[in-house]
Amino acid sequence: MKPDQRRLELRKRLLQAAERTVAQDGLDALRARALATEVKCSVGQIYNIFPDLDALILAVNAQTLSELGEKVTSAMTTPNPATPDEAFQNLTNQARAYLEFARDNRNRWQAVFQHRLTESRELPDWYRELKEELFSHVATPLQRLLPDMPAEKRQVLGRTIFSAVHGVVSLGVEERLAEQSFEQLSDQLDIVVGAMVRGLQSQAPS
Amino acid sequence: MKPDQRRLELRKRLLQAAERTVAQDGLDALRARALATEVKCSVGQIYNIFPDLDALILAVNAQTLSELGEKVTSAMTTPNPATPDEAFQNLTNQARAYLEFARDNRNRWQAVFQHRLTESRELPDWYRELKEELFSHVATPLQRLLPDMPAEKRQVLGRTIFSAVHGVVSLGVEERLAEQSFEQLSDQLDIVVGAMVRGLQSQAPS
DNA sequence: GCACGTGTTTGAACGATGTTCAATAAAAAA
DNA sequence: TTTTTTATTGAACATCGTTCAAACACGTGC
Repeated sequence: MKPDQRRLELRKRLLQAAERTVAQDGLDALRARALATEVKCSVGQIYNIFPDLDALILAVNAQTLSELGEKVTSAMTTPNPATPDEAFQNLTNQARAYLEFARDNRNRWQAVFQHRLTESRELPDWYRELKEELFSHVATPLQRLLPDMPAEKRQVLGRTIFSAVHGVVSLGVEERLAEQSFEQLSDQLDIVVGAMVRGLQSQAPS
Repeated sequence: MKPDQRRLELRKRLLQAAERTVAQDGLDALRARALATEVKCSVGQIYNIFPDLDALILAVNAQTLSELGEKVTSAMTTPNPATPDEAFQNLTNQARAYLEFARDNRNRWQAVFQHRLTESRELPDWYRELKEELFSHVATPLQRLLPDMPAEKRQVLGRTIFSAVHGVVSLGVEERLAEQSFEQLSDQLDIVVGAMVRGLQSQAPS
């Protein structure tokens, strides 16, 4: 069989195994030797496919970010909202979806924000862009919600709302979240998003 | 007389050196051997004073949290606000102080939220409480700002505001922050805090 | 001064880690 | 079949946190 095909096949197996490990035991449990054993290849083979473990982790995180983005976008119950109220509902649904994903995929989600590159190597551009994409999802309902605001201002505001939601989810997920506290977090998100939108609407769209 | 004193003296030197290393090169640069060399003691001596490096890191982070708390509390320009407006100013000042601290002590601040205990050891209670204290600072201005709200509700709301602010600072500090983007972040904080308070005041204090 | 006991200090040794690369095996070409 | 090229391997290397038997220091009794 073709060499490239086997390469891709092994790459996929490595990614799946790494993803499983991260999901099950967290990012810190990812070990080169254990991975090689699980996939039944030599350690060196990992380095034929990825330059180092950082690259492998980045690939895993990219997959996580992709899934997360998909979940957040599909959380917009009315893709083309007619009223501002529907747009607002989309926004809160997105925030809730973000929280749900973090709860249901705790370790993988944490890996995305916990991982630091060794030394001072720079993040590849495609990965930075993948992260940026997350912000853009918030921008869509905002456009309907605050149509009079300049696009640039709306973009940074989207970032702000995302950051605020992220903060609540981030600190919330640190503690072990019982089912009850999850509801509480969900309420907090509603408060944040609601207050943000209401607070922003009531002031002049300068 | 001597033995305990020398212990404490060395403990202090270790903490200072570790703090310096973290501040300068980040948490990941903290190494037992390098620390021993810098403090001019043997590696084993570190383990006579701290059970492991996790404990040392926790001590460093505790110091950071303490400084941060001090800075945030002292950011309240009018400790006993007469008007809600003054209380609001205190709140935004606190948020700005939080951001400033993160900017001026980037590595140390990041260390607090980046560090994970090895295996699945539990955080000591005194450390958890130290973290909880951060939330309480926000509660003080809130009391003046939303006096009709039940204390319990106000507490969780304080947590929410803190989380939102933390999110903005956290994601903002990830990217290298130029002087200009710092101002932008500061504006974002004003928006968050302002929207939260205004959004919360305009709804029934149920 | 000497021997003994007690607590302290030491740094080589241990096990694990990510990463490399000479040696080997496999495949392709001649 | 022989030669050349490519792919695979896993022992070896450097470095990490951590341990602990041995060396050391110092007070006490003789």
